Amino acid sequence: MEVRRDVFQAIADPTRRAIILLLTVGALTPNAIAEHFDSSRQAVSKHLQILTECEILKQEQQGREIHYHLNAAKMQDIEKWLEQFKQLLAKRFDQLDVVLEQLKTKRK
Amino acid sequence: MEVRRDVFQAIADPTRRAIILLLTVGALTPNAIAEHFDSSRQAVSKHLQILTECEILKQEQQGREIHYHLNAAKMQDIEKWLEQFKQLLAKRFDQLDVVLEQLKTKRK
DNA sequence: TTTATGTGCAATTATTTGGTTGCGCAATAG
DNA sequence: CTATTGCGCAACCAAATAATTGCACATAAA
Repeated sequence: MEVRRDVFQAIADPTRRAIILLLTVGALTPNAIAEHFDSSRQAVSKHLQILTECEILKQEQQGREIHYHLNAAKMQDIEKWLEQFKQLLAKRFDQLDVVLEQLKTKRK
Repeated sequence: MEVRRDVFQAIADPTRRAIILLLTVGALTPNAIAEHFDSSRQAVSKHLQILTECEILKQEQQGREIHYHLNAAKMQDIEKWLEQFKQLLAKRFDQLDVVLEQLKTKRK
């Protein structure tokens, strides 16, 4: 629980993915979140800490309660990478198209 | 290196993400892949194994060489989750719209 | 004020990870 | 046939992870 802290590592854990989906509905306190899971409040709290550290979540103190809410923008990090992947893949198919085109040209 | 095997865990590692991007260009052998990284062939091989187990990669034996190539379809697992996330988020904003609409109505 | 509640934090532990080294084996090259 | 090359696999290791337990400390309720 020390060094790695990026969105990809954050969503690697199924509980954290579930927390993210849960919080799309709105901000919740650690206790409220923990109720949705089998794990203890402290375990959930650690996940919240990790998610907060990589800026997927933001805390908002209200009296003695802390409301965790989504920073949806951060999820774009994943989308960005996926987009890059798709672009590269598209490029590859472009090259394939070029090859096919060459074959067609040679044939005649 | 035993049990967990899903796409999210697979892309959590930066080396594995790099391998995925690298293979968008086309199939490569473990040695060819390893040349692109600092880690040993065996280390890379382990990553390939993980990526293969979760079906992001597929092997194709050719003589004593093994060509690893992408199963791009598998990446949709990530996209699917992201899509679900965005849908839920959109729903939330719909509800916000409803609230704002109500406020507007009450005001007059 | 006293008690209960909501939460973070530290220490401990079991498990998983990512990596290295060394081996064996099949396919190819000489 | 012999040497080399390309790989996977097993054993081992350090570091990271996930979860528990036990506190401490505020804030809010009695």
